[in-house]
Amino acid sequence: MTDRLPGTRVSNGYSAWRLIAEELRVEIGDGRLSPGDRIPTGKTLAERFKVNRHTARQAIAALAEERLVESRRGSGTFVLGDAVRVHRIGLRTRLSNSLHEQPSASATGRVLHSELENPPADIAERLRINGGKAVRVETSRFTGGQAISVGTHWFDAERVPGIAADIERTGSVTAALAASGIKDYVRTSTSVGARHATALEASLLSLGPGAIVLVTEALDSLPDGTPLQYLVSRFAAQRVRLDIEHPRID
Amino acid sequence: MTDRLPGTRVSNGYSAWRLIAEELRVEIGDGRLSPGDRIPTGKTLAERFKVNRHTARQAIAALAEERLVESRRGSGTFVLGDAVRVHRIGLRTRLSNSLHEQPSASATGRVLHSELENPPADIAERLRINGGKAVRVETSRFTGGQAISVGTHWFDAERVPGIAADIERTGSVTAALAASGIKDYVRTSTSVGARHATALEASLLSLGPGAIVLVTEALDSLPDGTPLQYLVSRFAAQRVRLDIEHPRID
DNA sequence: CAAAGTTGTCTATTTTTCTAGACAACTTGT
DNA sequence: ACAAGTTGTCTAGAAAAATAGACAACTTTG
Repeated sequence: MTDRLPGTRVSNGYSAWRLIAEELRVEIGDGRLSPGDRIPTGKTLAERFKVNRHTARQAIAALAEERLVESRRGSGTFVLGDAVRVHRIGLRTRLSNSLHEQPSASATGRVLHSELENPPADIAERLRINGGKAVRVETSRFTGGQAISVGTHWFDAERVPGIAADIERTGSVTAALAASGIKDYVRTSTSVGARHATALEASLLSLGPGAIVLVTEALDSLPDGTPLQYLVSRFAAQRVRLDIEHPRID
Repeated sequence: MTDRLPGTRVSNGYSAWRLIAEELRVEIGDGRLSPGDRIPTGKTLAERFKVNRHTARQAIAALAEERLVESRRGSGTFVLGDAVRVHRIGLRTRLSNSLHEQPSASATGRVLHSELENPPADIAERLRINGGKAVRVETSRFTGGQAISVGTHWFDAERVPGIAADIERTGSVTAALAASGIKDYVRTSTSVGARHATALEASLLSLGPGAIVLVTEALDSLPDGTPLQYLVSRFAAQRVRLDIEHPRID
């Protein structure tokens, strides 16, 4: 009965409980609700968001499933923890030595796939490849069984021929580059964006569909400026923050 | 009829067309689909995502509403543009001088609200406020009529007493600090995360509910290390990427 | 000009989500 | 012990989303 402009959708593609759950997640994430706090009751949330109590309860159930909150019958629903890992981005960023500030944060990596192929134009330009082939390596990284990020690495195939096999063997890009005789490299540019995870990313990072990924695009170069690796990483935004390393002032 | 574990929700809170739209947005964003390209037909998308053609069409309609694609009857649906702005983060990051690489990117700011209040514990600690009050200023920034970010700024009320009025008057944090006799400051730490926009943020940034924001938390300090401003900015992820400035190697 | 393929629009139906109300099970404070 | 407030569970119905099919309007290709 509600007439609307043709082509105008009536909803925004998010169910009511999902929007409520995300709103609560923000309050937990930014400290308005701290671990141990009791969150508003189902009745209160229903009034606040103008939905039925059942709908509000579904939002809570979703957060409970993520172990972000815990409901106790008769007493209320309480914030558990807010475990976000921190990934440092700086001059000598390597995936292997980041993810610190964690008790036992030993990150392990896996090569999912590697391929020799013609690089897309923008990547060829960044790596200064003129007509040659590139190696694309797909990786994923874990800490404590938990998938943290997936990465797409591009290398000039002529510059580092055996890179894919070396990464596969050593489980580390840094070690693989060392095997090719490259002992030092620095990050020359990084840019950060965010978007919804694709279905593939969601499955690799064990996220629900529609979860958010932080996307970093970075270029690593030799100290002399020769581009070495172009890297696109996707982090589960629910679980990581990126910490940017600013230079010291002396 | 489908029996499921108690408490297990049947859906993920995202409608089918929303997930398809986000998947297509990624393909446009990362260059698999470039401006001018024809995207897969409604029929093809329906088959690929195993939904009805009407559902696939709704995903296209959502992207068309954002002017990301344009449908032409009889011929197909085509990618228009992919206008993302770049915000630079570095040692001397200021909102006013960022958003470059744009033809005429003159950012303008507005103070939405300011308040003298007792700061939350974590913010008091970062600003090294011991029991005193803090000034919280809420701002928003525009480029070309388009809202780009909203910010929450915290200052030590004793250190910079008239800051709120100065920001309101000058429309710029840098200018307001200069009015308080502070002529130079540097960024000492920045961290980046991403999450869904709250309803308030969505309305301020003219985003649909459930859109994604890039959240940066930053601390600005005087050259001697005295903390000056704690700043939480939220950028519309659809429209901006953050570009991290790495130090030159000399 | 005709055929094939595309987007746009309409009706009808099924499936899922949200609402509504009631009450049980449990906890907390008086 | 009791009252008030909370979460958990059930039934039923209304509203919205997704499916299904048909066909019109239009473009492109042969």
